[in-house]
Amino acid sequence: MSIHPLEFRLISNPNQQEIITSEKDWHNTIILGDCSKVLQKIPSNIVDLIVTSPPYADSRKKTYGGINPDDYVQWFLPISKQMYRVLKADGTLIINIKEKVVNGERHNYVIKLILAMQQQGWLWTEEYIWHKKNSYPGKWPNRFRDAWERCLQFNKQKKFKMYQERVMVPMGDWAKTRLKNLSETDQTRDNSKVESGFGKNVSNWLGRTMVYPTNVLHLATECSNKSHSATFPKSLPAWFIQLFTEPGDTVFDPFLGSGTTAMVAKELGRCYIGIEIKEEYYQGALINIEKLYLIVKIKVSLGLIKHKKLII
Amino acid sequence: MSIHPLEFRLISNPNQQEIITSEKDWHNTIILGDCSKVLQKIPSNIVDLIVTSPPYADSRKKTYGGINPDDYVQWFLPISKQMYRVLKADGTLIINIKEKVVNGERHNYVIKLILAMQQQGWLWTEEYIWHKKNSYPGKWPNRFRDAWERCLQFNKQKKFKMYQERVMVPMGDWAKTRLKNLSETDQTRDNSKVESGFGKNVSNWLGRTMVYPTNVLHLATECSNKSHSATFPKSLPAWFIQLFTEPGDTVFDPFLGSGTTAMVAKELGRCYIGIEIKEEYYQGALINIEKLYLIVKIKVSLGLIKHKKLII
DNA sequence: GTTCCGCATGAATCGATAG
DNA sequence: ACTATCGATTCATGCGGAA
Repeated sequence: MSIHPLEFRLISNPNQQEIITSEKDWHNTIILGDCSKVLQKIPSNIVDLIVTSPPYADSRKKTYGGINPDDYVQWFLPISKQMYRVLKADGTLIINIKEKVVNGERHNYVIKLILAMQQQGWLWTEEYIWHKKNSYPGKWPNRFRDAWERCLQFNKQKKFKMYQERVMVPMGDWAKTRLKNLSETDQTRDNSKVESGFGKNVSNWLGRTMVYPTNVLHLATECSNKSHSATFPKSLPAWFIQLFTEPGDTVFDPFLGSGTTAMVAKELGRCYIGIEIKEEYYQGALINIEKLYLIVKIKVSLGLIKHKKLII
Repeated sequence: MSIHPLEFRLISNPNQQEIITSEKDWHNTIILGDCSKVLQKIPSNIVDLIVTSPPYADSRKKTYGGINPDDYVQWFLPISKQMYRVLKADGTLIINIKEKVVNGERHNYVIKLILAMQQQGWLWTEEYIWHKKNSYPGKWPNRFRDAWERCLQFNKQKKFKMYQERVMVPMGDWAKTRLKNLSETDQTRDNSKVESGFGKNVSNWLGRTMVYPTNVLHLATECSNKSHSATFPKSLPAWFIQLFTEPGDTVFDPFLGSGTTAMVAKELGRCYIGIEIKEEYYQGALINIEKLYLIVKIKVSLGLIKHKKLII
């Protein structure tokens, strides 16, 4: 069995009713369309993890999505309801979000969203903090730089899959650089991670005492990609994918953007499903993911990777 | 004018109706009593900053306060209403709080409290994150150590007093160097800070590029002083007092505990008002603050501090 | 006097056991 | 079934005693 070609399923018009019946059809697929519509066609209970960064509320109309802060909760609830349906019972939902400042005040649409999602049946298991180490500089009369975002964890039930050992970090003084190392590795070692989690990093750290991390993640924002409104660095979905899924599991992102979640899922040996509404971002995601397949193909042809490792 | 003796006002029974009419009477006073009662006697618009860490919700009845999570908001709202009244128009309220895990899920009483306080007229200006480097250890099947707490900033109006330059930090890792120094300095150089903010630390920073901090604070909890169960380290209120008040301003804490807020306010040359309901903590706070006065007295007698600096 | 090492100690949470 | 209590778990920090 060799690397199968990409099978990207393009549903530009969701009403065309392309019938997809089996669960398998959705694996490793990204779809162009409005996720509130496309989600209705995805079978129930097929996703192990949802990692997503929905478009932030913004009163400016032209931006991506452009949902008004006051309408945000009502806009999001139908989508979260569908996410609840497609997620497996022991799966996890991670939402990366941060409220905007509106009229000098933090808007309350995020905390209202938490309450509304609890009404839908979601359990608000935990709130992780993403501490952005190098956020954009800036100073305002009333506030400092905003250097953190919420990563809200929701579950359908109290028992869910979690593999804590995978994200253990070196102890003590190395704690400072714990996730920085992890982040750097993500950027350099593409597919070695398919084999064994974070690959050689783990072996480097063996012999040193490993400890469990906390619910505060120190990750640098990626400064490289300026073209899109890139939401999170690859190390952010990587951390949650490692923590909440096994290789072969399915990771879903209804707001795929430039494809970060799908790329990381692929790199870590997970299946991915992604939806993106803007064709510009969708095309970028296609290219980014296709690159991954090409890189793997080249490495295999050079004998750098053993064949059997690639079959997903 | 010499150092006036301590005038601690003991109101063990708030119904005794000790009449306090003038604003001045409340300066540098700590009161034993239920803050929801005592607050009603404090004049309006006399406080520049409230820094407080209310008792966290806890279903166990015995513990301090022991407010049930489901009753927390209704318990707190009368107090926040009084805090609104005593705070000056351009003053600030900082609440250090974190929701407990109840039944495997983060309870929503904190975010409900935010919404309810907005209904009272409070502006939710900002949410600072206190990143606790040494939080309580533990590993559980479904979560990691909780290493952060919320510091919610509320204001009465969009324009408020803020002195951002005072909390500027050396470029680089401001958390590790600056605030650790500050913590150590607080313990050793008590009143030198009265003169110029953080005192000699500033001179250490000369020559280094100073930058504004972010809304993420790295502070370690002060541990292993068996006598006190201080909720937050002195550097936490110190940071907000520096940021939101000038010397001579009044800092208020309705849940004084062992007196941390009052001690820091005193050390930084601000006036303090504190309320504590448990006599055990109240006595401890009395002792802690009295120590500060004694230290000042001794230093003056030794000629280590100039007299005029001490008049508050 | 330094530096180093051992140890107690937390605003915790879960699961099991008991009423 | 639901609530109350208890033991086990776990690591950054700062103190005291030792080298």
